Amino acid sequence: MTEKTVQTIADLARLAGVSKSTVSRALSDSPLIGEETKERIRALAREHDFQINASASRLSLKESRTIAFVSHPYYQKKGFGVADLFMLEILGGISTGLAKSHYDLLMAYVDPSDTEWPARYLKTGRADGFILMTSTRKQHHIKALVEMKAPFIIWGTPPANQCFCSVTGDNFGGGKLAAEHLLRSGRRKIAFLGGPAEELEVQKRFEGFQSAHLEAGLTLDPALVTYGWFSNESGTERTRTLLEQHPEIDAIFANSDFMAIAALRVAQEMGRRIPDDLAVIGYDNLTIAEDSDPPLTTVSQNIPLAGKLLAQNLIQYLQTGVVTNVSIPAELEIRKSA
Amino acid sequence: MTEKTVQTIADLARLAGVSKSTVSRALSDSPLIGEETKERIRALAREHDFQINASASRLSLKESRTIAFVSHPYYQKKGFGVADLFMLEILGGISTGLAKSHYDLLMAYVDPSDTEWPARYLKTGRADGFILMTSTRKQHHIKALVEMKAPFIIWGTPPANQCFCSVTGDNFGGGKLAAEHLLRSGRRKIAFLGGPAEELEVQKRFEGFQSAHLEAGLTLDPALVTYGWFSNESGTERTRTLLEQHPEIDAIFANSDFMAIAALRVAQEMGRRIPDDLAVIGYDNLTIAEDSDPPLTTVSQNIPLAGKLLAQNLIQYLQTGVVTNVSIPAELEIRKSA
DNA sequence: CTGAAAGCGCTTACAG
DNA sequence: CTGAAAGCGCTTACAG
Repeated sequence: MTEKTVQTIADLARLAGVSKSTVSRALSDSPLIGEETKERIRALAREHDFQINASASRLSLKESRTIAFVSHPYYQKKGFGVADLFMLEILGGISTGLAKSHYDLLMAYVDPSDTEWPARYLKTGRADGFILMTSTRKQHHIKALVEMKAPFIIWGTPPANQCFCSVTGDNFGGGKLAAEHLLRSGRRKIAFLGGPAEELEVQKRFEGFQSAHLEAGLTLDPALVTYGWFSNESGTERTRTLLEQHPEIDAIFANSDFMAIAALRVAQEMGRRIPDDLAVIGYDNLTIAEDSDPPLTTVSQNIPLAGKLLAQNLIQYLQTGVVTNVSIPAELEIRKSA
Repeated sequence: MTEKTVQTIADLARLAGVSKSTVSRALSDSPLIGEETKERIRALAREHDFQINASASRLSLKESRTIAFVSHPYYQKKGFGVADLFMLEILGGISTGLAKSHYDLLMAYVDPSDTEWPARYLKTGRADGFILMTSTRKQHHIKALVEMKAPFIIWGTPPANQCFCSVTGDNFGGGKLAAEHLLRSGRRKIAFLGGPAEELEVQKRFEGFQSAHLEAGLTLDPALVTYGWFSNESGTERTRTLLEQHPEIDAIFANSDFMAIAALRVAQEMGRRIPDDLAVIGYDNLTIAEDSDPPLTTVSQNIPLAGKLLAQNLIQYLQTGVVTNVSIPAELEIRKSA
């Protein structure tokens, strides 16, 4: 017979010669319990590797102390791109933020066309709130969440008339930083190689880009402003068109590292030397940005911090109802391409 | 006053005019309940959007119906690479596999030097089992898991003397496929650009590579076999050395797409035309393999399937104690580089 | 500061 | 086939 392990607070109470109530209070650090008693019980718990049962605690508390990270299944997806790498990195930050408040991180892969999932997670008590990244049919899901008053936070810029928590990168600042750097190095024919024009993030980056020009007393040539997807292919195609139609371009500000790296390649094929003939700046500072040829100068966001804030601000909202909308700063990671 | 919602099985029981026991049994599809009764209760549950409380159910069942995916925090990591993209893709598969059995997926970010985490998750009843990918100090964690008899499954090849569940890619088959393809196209001076020599995966790929040569009646030139890291940098450096010392090389089989893409670039810089002068094959079939120049021929593994099997086989182990070790097939994704 | 007792919402052995 | 009752392991209002 191995020594009977201490499984419940009742076992611990017996050992300590106190009641279950006292053990429970001691372990949750209640002010009702004397410091000596607490310490004695804690020592006993440590000694016997005691861990409180989460299901029982959650049932009693009526809280799951769990946050669901909402993502989509990859049924028809072929591969993984920017958004995915980004998501992975932010997940780490989220987990750090949640751990601080002893919350668990649940992965919720939901069908993009489903709107019942918030109810399913909330009513079963499997999650207390949700974190949403950019996703297919995002507005659609946000609407469902708002309607059922589900607690959630999003990565991205919330529409002006909405009231829910968000964390976003400083896209205006990022666009501005990029343009300022290029202008400072004497570039005057700078192309804006944007992501989808309808995305708020992209619009903000453009505004920052524009603002840097205005402050320098320069006006933008609208012909050098173009939009596409964040992908490699889109970057390739847009860059080619841009350089063919406007050979005078001396710099490109791309809205993603993938686009920027594509631009690098196309430009070099077309005989431009980087950065002498053409400077290129990307966005996101993914790993691939270090390995490009030449290494990519790019706008960097503190993604772990973003994750941590997503976690902490959602928990704060759960506990106090305070709605926060925060923006994290952008920095320029200067390498060789600009 | 809004209509009072149905929160518990007691509410539902009242509505249906039966006992809680009956409702509970009906919802869990117990054979004890008549089909008509079941259907009536289910209809009522649907109508009122009733969802069973997970904490209560788990407390009663003494199961969390939750699997923890074990990963490490990214404190000092700068960026994300192969392993990460791979992990993200497999996570999707795992979630699919778990969903089928109504298990939840929890992210467990644990300190690589900690060995207490399995106890923490198990004793609190937050997880019933663990999924481990390649990780820092993997053997160390496996040892801890085995010692405390924690249920788990790993991605990778288990050491021969161990008895626990695993899912792995067919690395032997992958190496063989690559070599066969190169030999078939007439290559005779094929370099093996390996990952770390001590990794079982790498050893298996080499064995497959070798086996294809032997079957073709050819012997390997040991000078063309080299090991490094899976990274871009390592690929660059090894390829350069290889091509400088052995200009006769007419093909390279790289152990990762990152290495292969680096090889592509270096070889082209050194004046080789791909695939005419030099054929290159990678491993993993990541997104970046499609976008390389030229597009990369690479060994592809069915990652979503791998994830699904990790989930299903772990659950099977939990429920039946059956230990499975499965290997998923490798395929060659032929593009332009070989 | 501490304890006895009720309650959180399920599941299931037992009795019918 | 159905129900009353005990039990899962916590938390906390209430009483002292």
